[in-house]
Amino acid sequence: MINLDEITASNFIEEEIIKDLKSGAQTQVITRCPPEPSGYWHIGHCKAWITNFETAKKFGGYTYLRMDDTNPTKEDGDFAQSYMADLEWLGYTPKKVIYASESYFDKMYEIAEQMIMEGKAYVCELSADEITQTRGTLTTAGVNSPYRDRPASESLQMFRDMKAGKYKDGEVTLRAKIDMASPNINMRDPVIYRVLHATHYKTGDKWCIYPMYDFAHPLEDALEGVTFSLCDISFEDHRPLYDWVIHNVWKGENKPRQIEFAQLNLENVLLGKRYLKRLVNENKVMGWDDPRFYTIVGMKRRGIPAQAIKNFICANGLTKAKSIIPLSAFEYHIREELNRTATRAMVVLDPLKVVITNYNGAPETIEIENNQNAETHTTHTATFGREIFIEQEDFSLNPPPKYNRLTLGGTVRLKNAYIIKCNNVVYKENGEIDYLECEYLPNTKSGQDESGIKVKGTIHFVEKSNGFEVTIREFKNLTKLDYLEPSKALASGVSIEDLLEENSLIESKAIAEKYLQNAKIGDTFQFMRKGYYCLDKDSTENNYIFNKTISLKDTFNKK
RNA sequence: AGGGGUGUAGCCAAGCGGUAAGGCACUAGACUUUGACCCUAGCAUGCGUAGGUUCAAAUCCUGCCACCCCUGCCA
Repeated sequence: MINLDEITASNFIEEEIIKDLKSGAQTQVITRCPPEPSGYWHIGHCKAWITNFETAKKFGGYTYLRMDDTNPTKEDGDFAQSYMADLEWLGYTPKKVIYASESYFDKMYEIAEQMIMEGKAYVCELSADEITQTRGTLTTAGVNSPYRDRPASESLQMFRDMKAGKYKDGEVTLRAKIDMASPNINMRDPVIYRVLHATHYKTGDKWCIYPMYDFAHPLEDALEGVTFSLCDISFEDHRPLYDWVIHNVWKGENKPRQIEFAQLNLENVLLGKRYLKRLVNENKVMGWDDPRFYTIVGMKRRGIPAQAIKNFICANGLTKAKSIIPLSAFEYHIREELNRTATRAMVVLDPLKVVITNYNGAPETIEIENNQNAETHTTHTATFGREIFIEQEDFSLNPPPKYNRLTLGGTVRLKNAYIIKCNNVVYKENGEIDYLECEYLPNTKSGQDESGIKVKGTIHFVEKSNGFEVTIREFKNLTKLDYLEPSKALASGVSIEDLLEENSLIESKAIAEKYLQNAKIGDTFQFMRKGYYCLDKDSTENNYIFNKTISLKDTFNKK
């Protein structure tokens, strides 16, 4: 058990928790991560899961992973499996994995019968349309169902008949008896059980009635012993109903408490599940794990480290204020993490051939530091020789001001190798540059340079015999930058075609040092002076495909 | 008089009656065998707004304004 005096609240939820712990309203912090297994997680869900896990951890508590699977028509066991993998990737281990269906359906049914006997619920024969009509509006009260005051014994029998399959879908419902005039529409005798003749991925055909979220969720929390149910702000209006169930229906001593916080939104990022699903189904992307998606699987495939996601979410704090965070705030954490961890390599994305005219021997070995910023320094080898490739943009015939790279007659340092000087430009018949003729300064090799020559710039290169061709996939934002909130734009009538950025996937070829042939799927690298890249799962032995996770910051080209 | 929320810099966000933390972005500069990273400096006489209480208000009180969410037998 932790000492409360040693804990400082870092957000309003932790303040509330400390109050409850001090007052004795709760004695420990047990939270839950309750996904409905009906789609893939995205970064918005990550905030919820991370919040539940981190909060419990801070107070010495723990977290359950609970599949909130009360709607068989939307759910699928494959998703449940994917959540366990995603959670593990994020670095969290739930105390236990629970399927609400399997673990709680029986208990919830019992509780519903008890409610009926206590006069707190009734079987209603109104149709869905009739329920909507009698519910009232935002500004007017609803009217009582004509079945509201039927005897408990009659409701009980009918409820048992519902369970026994004697009713068709939609024919009857079980409703909580609360208040049809409540200003909170959720309290106007909400449906708590519906008839649904559907096969559940977990419980099969055992049930043909299923509990509704507002009834099931508080009971699941209570049954599990969850003390703090941390969810997003869209459930704020449901809290009175949550509390009603806990205080009027639940008989246990433990009283879980729901606290809501604002969702995470990213500028220009499309997250809505149904829209992503449509893009997947229409083959507009490579799948749920498309690197342009901010789904967990998409981010992972793109090469974004789990730690960067956690750092980003924790850095943003927890409040109830609506926020739309610029991608640059996330990118900062991606770069920070990758800078710490990614192995450096030299890759020429847009090659320009250079012949070192005074170098005639076989290629020689050079050493490349894997990560100068790492605690332990390791290296790998590459080569330097007569024929090399540099980036097109690292040579200029008409250099702009402060251009520190190679020019005709100028010098530049080749990273980890020699200083070279450009003496001549050889053109093709069509007038384009064919290759550069340079000389190297033999006494300037990295690590043993005694020349004292200073150059303004250093560029990367790949020596011909040490190079192999790879495929590069670069990504633009999936949607046009005109739309700050793409989901809202779609909801307000913008078509998907208008919303999508054209050619947001750009494929090209590059020359990489052979060291990268050791790469495994998912390995991340910094291609020096360019950016961070990750070996994609589509790679084959003959075609290495690297996804560009993110570029390095570039303060030169920006100016 | 439906109800529930939220307003602190371009974007997040601390602050809880004692005179506006921090981060991102941005701008300058330093350093550099990655124009990255690291480092230094700058960046709100102002806290949605109008009053009030107080020696003192982003913090307390009152009114107003703006924006978001809620009428599934979805979660």
